[in-house]
Amino acid sequence: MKKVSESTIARLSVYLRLLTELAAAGVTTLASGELARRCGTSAAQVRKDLSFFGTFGKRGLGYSVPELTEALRGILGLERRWRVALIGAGKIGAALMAYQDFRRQGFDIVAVFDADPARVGTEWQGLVIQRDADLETSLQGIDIAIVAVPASAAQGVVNRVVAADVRAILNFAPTKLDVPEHVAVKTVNMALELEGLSYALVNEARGARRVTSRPAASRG
Amino acid sequence: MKKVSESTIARLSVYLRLLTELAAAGVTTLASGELARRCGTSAAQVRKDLSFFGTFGKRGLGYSVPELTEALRGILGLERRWRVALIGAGKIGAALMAYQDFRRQGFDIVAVFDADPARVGTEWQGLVIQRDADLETSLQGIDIAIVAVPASAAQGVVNRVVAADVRAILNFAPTKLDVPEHVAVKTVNMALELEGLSYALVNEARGARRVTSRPAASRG
DNA sequence: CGGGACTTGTGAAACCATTCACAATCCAAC
DNA sequence: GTTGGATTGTGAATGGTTTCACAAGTCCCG
Repeated sequence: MKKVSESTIARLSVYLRLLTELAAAGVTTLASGELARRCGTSAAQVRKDLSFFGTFGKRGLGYSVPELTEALRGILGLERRWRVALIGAGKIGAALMAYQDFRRQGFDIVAVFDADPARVGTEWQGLVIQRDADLETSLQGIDIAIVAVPASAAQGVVNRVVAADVRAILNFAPTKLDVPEHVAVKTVNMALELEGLSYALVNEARGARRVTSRPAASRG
Repeated sequence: MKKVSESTIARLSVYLRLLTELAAAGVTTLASGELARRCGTSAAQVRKDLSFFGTFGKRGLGYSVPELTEALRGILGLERRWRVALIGAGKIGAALMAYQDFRRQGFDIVAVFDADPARVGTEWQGLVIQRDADLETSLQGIDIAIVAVPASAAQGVVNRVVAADVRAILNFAPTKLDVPEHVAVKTVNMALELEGLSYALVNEARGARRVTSRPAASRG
C-alpha cells in the first residue's frame, strides 16, 4: 500500500460523516462532484483520495452510498470498537466524559485516571476514577489514551502510556510530545486555532488574503 | 506582504508558547536549532517561517527571547484583547467556560447565547445566558464567535453571526460551514482526530508507515 | 443496438511547502 | 585588529499534494 497523507485520511472522515447523514436521509447514490461540494473540496480530490484505497464508484453513475460508507469504515478501522482511557479528570476531561459523542463512532472511554487523591475513587459517568499510580497496570488492553493533563505533566504521562504499550494518543496538552516511531499522536489545541483567527483578523485589516494548508501532527 | 501558509502561522503560535515558557525560566537567547528541536520542527523551517515577517535574529548568536516574543505577539495580533462570544451553552460550551485558559492569551468570553429557554437568563461563570433570538443585536463589538451548537444548527447560526459582521469563527460542530470570503473559520473536530488514530492503528497492523501533513481549515 | 450524457479513475502538470546549502554577519578571545 | 566558531537569512533544489484533462466505462432512451 502506498503512503497516504493525513490530509487524505482527514477528508475520508469528513466524507464518511456526510455519507452517514445522507444515508439516513435516504440518498442511495452520489457523484464525486456533489460529495466534494458538500465537504468543501473538489471532485478530483475526492476521486484521488479514494483511489489510494481501491475503486468504489461506477462510471457514469457515481458512488453507492451504503457501499462507500462501508468501504470508508473499513479503511478507517471503524468496523470495531476501540477501548479508550482518559488520563486527567480536570475541566477538559470532564467535558469529554460528558460529551461522549464519539461513542457513536466506536470509541468507548473505559477507564479514567487522575493524579489528585481527592478525585480518585469518586464515580464519574459510571466509571470510578483510578489512581494515577496504577496507570501502568490498568492500561492493559487499552487502544487509545486521551491525555488531558497540564502541559507540564504531559510528557511524563505520555512516557508511561507508551511504556504500557498504548500506540495511539490524543493529546489536549499544548505541548510537543516525544514518542517512539510506532506511536501515533494527534493534538487538539484550541489556543492555536484562536491565535490563527487573531492573525486572520489583524491581517485582513493589513490587506492580506487567503492562506492555504495546515500543520502536521507528529508521529514517531 | 507575501502569502503565508496556515502551517507557518500555527508554528509561530507554537514558538511563542515555548518562548513564553523559556522567558519565565530566565532564558534570554535562543538559536533556531534549539527552538526547532523543542517545537518538533527543523532549524531551517524556523528561520523560513520568521523570514516571512522580517529579520529578528542576530547572526552568530540567535534570537533574543524577549524581542522575538514581542515580535511574534505582534505578528499574531496578540497585543490586544479579543472579544469572544460563545454560542451554545451545552456540554462543549460548558467546558469552554470552565476551562478559560485562552483568557491568558487575550481572548475574553464576554457573551453567551443559547437557544434553550430553560437556560436563558441563568448565570454562568459571571455571565448571563442570552436568548438566541438576540444574537444579531448583541453581537455588536464581538470579534470572534465560538460556535458550539449541534451540527444541524451550525450553518444557520453561522449565517446570523456573519450577518452581524463577525469575521472570525471557531467552530466545534462537525460540519462544513459556508461563509463569505472575508470570514475566517477554524474548526476543532475531535472525532476526526480519533478516526485518524483509528486509521493509524489498523494500518500499523497492515504494515503501513509514517504519514505526512494535515488538512486545511476553510476560509471564505 | 447505437448515440448521447454523464461520471469515474489516473497519469501528467501545476502548485505549494520544506529542506538544503552557503554567503553574510556577529561575537569572543587573544 | 584578526582569527575562529557560530548562527542567521535566503535563493535554489527537493519533495509532496492538489488540480487538470481525458480515456474508459456506465446508463438511459429511443
